[in-house]
Amino acid sequence: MGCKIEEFQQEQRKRIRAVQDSMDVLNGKWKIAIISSICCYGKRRFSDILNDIEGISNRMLSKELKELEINQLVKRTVLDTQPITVQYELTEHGDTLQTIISNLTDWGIVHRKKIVGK
Amino acid sequence: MGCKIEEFQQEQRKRIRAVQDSMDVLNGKWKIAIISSICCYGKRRFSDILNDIEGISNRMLSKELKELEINQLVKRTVLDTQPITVQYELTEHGDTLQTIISNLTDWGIVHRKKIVGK
DNA sequence: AATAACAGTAACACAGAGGTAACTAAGTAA
DNA sequence: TTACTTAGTTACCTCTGTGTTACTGTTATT
Repeated sequence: MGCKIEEFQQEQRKRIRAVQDSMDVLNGKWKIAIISSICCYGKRRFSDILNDIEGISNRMLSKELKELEINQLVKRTVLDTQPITVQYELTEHGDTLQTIISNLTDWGIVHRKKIVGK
Repeated sequence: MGCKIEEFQQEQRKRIRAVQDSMDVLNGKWKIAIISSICCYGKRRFSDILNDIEGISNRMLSKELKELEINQLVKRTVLDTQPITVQYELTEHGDTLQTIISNLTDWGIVHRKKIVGK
């Protein structure tokens, strides 16, 4: 049995690393907004997301969606319509972010009031 | 009374903006790890945080702590010791991040298993 | 024949995020 | 006198995240 304090410190270091793992996936100016947009509607087309998020360019949206796909948070489906449309939805794994998204939304509202004033 | 769909869309756009507000504060390679470190221990000194977070440099730690102070998430206290030590703790407002940190920690562990495999 | 919609891609540019290394200041211990 | 500790700061450099603009290919519409 090692020292209690050291054990505790190791435990905390692990937790810190875990938070960083999450943030690695969610970092970037647009990722959470994209997830949030898809999450709100269940399924969402490329151009809809483009429209949901103020200021994002199609280049960035395309790039970030690819990364989210690689990280298995988002699923891409091409629909056989004219013109072709592409639908994005959260994977089961992506769905597990709902609580975090929801908390971040609430916190963001409170924080803005706190800092900006109103 | 406007159209239901448009009202809903406006509502979602607000939520997306709120998430982005949160992320603006929490973005950066180290911020959440720093908050997490302070949060774990209640109070934490500069060199302790430096030691908690693998890979961070004193320059970055100093810079990020300043920003966190500006955003009223962290409080800095100089202790009258020899040599001088500086203690960081979360403000009341910073404390409200605990749920998010905790969720991100849990999610990070699950995500690593999912992606890396083990 | 020209234009529009959709879902991107390619080429280029640049600010700033982050890394590295050396330095400061004040006191303590060897 | 030299070296060590704490909590930073400063200068410099690199790289990458993001923005901008223009372009592709397919089909429908005018």
